[in-house]
Amino acid sequence: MSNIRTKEIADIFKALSNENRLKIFIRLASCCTPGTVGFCDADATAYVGQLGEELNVVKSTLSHHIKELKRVGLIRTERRGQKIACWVDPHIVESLKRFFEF
Amino acid sequence: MSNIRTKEIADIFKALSNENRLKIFIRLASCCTPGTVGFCDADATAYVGQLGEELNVVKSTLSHHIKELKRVGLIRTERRGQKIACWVDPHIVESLKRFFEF
DNA sequence: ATATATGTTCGATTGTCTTCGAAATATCAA
DNA sequence: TTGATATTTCGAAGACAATCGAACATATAT
Repeated sequence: MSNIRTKEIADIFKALSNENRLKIFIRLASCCTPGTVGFCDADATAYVGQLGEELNVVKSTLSHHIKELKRVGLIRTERRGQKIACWVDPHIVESLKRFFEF
Repeated sequence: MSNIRTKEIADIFKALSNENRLKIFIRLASCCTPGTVGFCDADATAYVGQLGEELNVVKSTLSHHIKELKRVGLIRTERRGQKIACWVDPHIVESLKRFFEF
């Protein structure tokens, strides 16, 4: 495990260390599974607003968490009209899986 | 992914979100690989003192971090004479690997 | 007993994170 | 252009975490 990257990896875990952010991640992750039905679009994304609905946080807090997940590369976002679509980046999830393989 | 456990999982990630703790974990993890040679005992453990050597933290800080890794179940410890042996719990690592499989 | 080595606990300090509400921005629709 | 909807930015408050040094604990050796 390279030394240079420990900060980066720690940052990813930090993003997942907040319960609300973890829940957001888990929900988005379940969208990514082909065949999963839920509150997601056909193309496996969810909108920011939807994510906040069951989380009991105000929109500004939610926005802050989304930003953090995005900063470390766990999710990606894209504007679609008024809304912002979110999805998990599968590459980083792959890396994390490999991180625990030793 | 069960709702009840999100706090528990978030806590594990929190333990890995500190760069010093992450380094401790990585070093212990590398001990666990059969065949790995390093600063570890034959039985794949390291002693607390050894772990602090390259970390640039005082022993009280190190002790605090070890305690935290232990609290969430990532590592296990055992006294051996004057020293305390540490090793990664392979079960929890398995769970984490599975967490990223979806 | 006393000294040495290895770790832990405690209390204080400093810094970071979480959350909120208010105001700002962006898009769409009439 | 005005209004509605969706989201972000900002600033402040309180909660939480990282680190340190000093004091304590435990084990071994003399």
